Amino acid sequence: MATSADVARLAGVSLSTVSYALSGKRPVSQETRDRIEKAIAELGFSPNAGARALASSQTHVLGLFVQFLPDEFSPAMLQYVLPITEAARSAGYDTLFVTEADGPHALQRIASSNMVDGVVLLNVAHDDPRLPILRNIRQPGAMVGLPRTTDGFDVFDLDFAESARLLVDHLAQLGHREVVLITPNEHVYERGYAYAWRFRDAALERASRHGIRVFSYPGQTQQPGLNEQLNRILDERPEATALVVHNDAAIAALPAVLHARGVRVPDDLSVVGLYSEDFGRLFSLPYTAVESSPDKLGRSAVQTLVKRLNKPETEGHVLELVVPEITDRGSTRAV
Amino acid sequence: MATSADVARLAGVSLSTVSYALSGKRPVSQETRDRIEKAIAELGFSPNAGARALASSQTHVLGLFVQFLPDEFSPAMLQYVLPITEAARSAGYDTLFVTEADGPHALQRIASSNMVDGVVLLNVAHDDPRLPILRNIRQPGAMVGLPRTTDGFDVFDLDFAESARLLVDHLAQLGHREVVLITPNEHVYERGYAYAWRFRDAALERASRHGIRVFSYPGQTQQPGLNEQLNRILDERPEATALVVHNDAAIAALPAVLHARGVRVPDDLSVVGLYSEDFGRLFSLPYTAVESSPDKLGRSAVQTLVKRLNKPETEGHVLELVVPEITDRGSTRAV
DNA sequence: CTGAAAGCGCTTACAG
DNA sequence: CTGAAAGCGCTTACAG
Repeated sequence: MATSADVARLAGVSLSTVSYALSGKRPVSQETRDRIEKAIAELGFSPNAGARALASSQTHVLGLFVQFLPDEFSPAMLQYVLPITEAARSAGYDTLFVTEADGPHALQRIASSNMVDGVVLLNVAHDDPRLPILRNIRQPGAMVGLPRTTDGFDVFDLDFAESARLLVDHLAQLGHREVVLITPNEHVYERGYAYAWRFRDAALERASRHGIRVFSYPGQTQQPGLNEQLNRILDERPEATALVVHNDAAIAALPAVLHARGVRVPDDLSVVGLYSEDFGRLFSLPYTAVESSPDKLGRSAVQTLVKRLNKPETEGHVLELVVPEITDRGSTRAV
Repeated sequence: MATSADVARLAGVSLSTVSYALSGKRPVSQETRDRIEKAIAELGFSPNAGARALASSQTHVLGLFVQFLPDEFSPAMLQYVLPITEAARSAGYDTLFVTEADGPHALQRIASSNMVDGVVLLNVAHDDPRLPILRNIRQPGAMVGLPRTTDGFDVFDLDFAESARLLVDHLAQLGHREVVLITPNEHVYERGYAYAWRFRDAALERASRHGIRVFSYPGQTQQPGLNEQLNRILDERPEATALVVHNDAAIAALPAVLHARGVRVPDDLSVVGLYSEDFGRLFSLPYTAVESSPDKLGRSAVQTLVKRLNKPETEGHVLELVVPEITDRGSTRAV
């Protein structure tokens, strides 16, 4: 491997000039720049990341901390991960992908060994055990998911409460008065993922204001249990004219279940949900839904983090709750 | 941040002793070890990764190079990625997740800047443009996917040809003589992913030996086109008594399509496929299938790579074609 | 516009 | 069993 000393020698300049030609932090005359570039090309030189990190205290790597939970419905995860690595790269950062089960420990380890300049936390829970760590490490962090206290952090999430209100209002306008709500699995509540109750509570509150009766059920995790459960619920609530589904696994299972029952959407039943366009395409979901915008959330988190890395003094943290929008796919009708 | 010099001072030992106590590369007496550990705990010391990499030429990071193609069915990808990061971590490595569109360039960049000790390449094509790069970088690499020439590489893949034969034999034994084969999308062939034709060609060859007629179709990528195509094929081939599906999107779409047509499996139609258990669970697929073993392949790639990192002199590269096994889910019957 | 030199925080022969 | 020192390959004040 060629080093910058080799380049300097071949170009007939000093080590520092090579470094400055590369970083642009000091003006370098066109001629010397040319000679240096020629030498770099000739030697196939590429600066050593470790040395650079040691000298500059910058790794140009971001840590992406994800938690894959036992009975989670995982395909949704990739929708956050990919936009994040892409946004990072276009900002000049590579991504260290960390999936350790012990999230706090991993965060501490990676941060204190200075492997990354900043971190992005995914699936942040209401009382996320990684947050106390994040508060004490040197690196700034951005997160997707709304924790109990957000001060000191850059936080990005969908406005789940408003999403619920939008969907309930939509059904209310169409005259629905009996609605089944499928919420995330109960483990999601137990693990303290606030999006679950933020959506549910707002939906219930709004529904009661409209005089709508809501039958709420946390969805099952596993098949075939989930399909059986959906059938049971539909048997139990023949009076329901609409279904609100805030549960990826359930919404993916729904087309087959409804088809098997001979239920036509929206003629026999109106259906609305909350999922991303990509997810909908993956499962060919034909339902009117609030777009969950994983790509937008991931990208915003990275961009804010990078901005903060570039001006470390920046105070004033960001709390961005993405305003939900309904994508009408024609799965509802008036009753 | 405390440095190892701080630890040495506090413990009253030399810098080198701290380093050796940490690495275990030299015996250190119990008393000094205790003093050092106490000092480390007191200072919250954690070695600097950049300095360590610079001094030792080892990063303890593996590069994971994945290509996300435009019209790919992505949920399958995570099944490889997760076992790889987990296997890496249990071997003491972190994972740099690289998804750049320009794979060869990214590989060159990451390798020549010495950010990683070794690389894992995913979705390797027959003439993968990353392979010439891999040949020239200092780091060893392992891959999942079978390229044209494997010498000099550690290669892991499912034996797709044998998989096809197993499935065809299974159907032949049950007396099927007219079979529809759904293969990967034609873009997959164009991009040179050998698994597509390795499976198809072996299936056709074996079928002809059994006197089985095969109607072969590359699947569509997008919905609703895919469902329409599946219906068209089934209309066109009423004489077919069995379906062989080597296409993730198609197999995921199949239950709904068959249900809509009132086709019962296996009473009206036998169905076999090739997919992983996880994938099957995700989509509740009830089909007898060859297990594609993404976790096993990913883990093996990492383990072999790590072994090679530990003894760099090792010659003799590995070419492991995983022997396929059928998981019988009762979706076939005799005709 | 350019150079010489210190320093980043470790590892690892070399010595004893 | 332990220490003193060189060196890994950069960046960045300090000087001119």
